[in-house]
Amino acid sequence: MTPRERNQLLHGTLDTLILKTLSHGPRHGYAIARWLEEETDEALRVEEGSLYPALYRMEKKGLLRSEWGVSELERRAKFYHLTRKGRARLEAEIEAWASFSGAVSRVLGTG
Amino acid sequence: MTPRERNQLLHGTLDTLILKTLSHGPRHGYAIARWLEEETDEALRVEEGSLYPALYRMEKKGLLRSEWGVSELERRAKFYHLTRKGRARLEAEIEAWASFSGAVSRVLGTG
DNA sequence: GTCTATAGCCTAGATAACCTAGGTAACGGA
DNA sequence: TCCGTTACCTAGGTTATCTAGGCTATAGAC
Repeated sequence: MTPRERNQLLHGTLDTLILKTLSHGPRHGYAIARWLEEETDEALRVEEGSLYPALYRMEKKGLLRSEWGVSELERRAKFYHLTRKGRARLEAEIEAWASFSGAVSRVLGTG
Repeated sequence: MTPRERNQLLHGTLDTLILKTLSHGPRHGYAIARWLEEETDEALRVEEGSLYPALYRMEKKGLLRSEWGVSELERRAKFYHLTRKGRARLEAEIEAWASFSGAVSRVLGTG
């Protein structure tokens, strides 16, 4: 399986994962990626070429808002936080994921 | 959530679901879709515009083979069955799914 | 003093999967 | 006659992701 094939599964869940990460509080993009990878023992890889467009996309949709700030390491960084709309979307997507993954796992016998 | 947004989750799992369906024995395309929808209480919808290209794609990759035959309702239908390569692929993809969905569920708290 | 790694952000272009929306054909029932 | 179902096919659009680059700045090694 190529990396492309492996990571296709991310399709549609990346946004949800980002929303969830931000539900713990504001974070900058780089930190979101690091947090997700760490939290899942590297099972999830978040490429920057996917991450930043996703953040931009979601801000445009009104799910996030951002401000420039300074990171823990004293570097310039853009911090994102959830909007009310983003929070609502997160709940809907979590439900959609539960339903979908439940169905798939049932079929595949990985329940 | 638009249908497009909802069904994005299918990305990358449709092939696996098809392989799994065929692991129970040969089936024609239409029956694969019906079986998956029934098996998941309609939680998964398999559009024909996704299904047939997927079957074609997978046959081209050597994961499936097909012959024309006659359906239960006496209609002309193309029956697909797994190749050895398809069976191996199924196992790999089931593992990838377990790892991926486990990671996502852990993050989302839907474990 | 230069080189490399790390922290950060950004984007153009390619790829590929899925859906929409059509089409074909044959059959059965109202 | 018309509609619903079974069954297959495909062109074209959308869109998310990845590849592969580029940028700036700091810190440490050599």
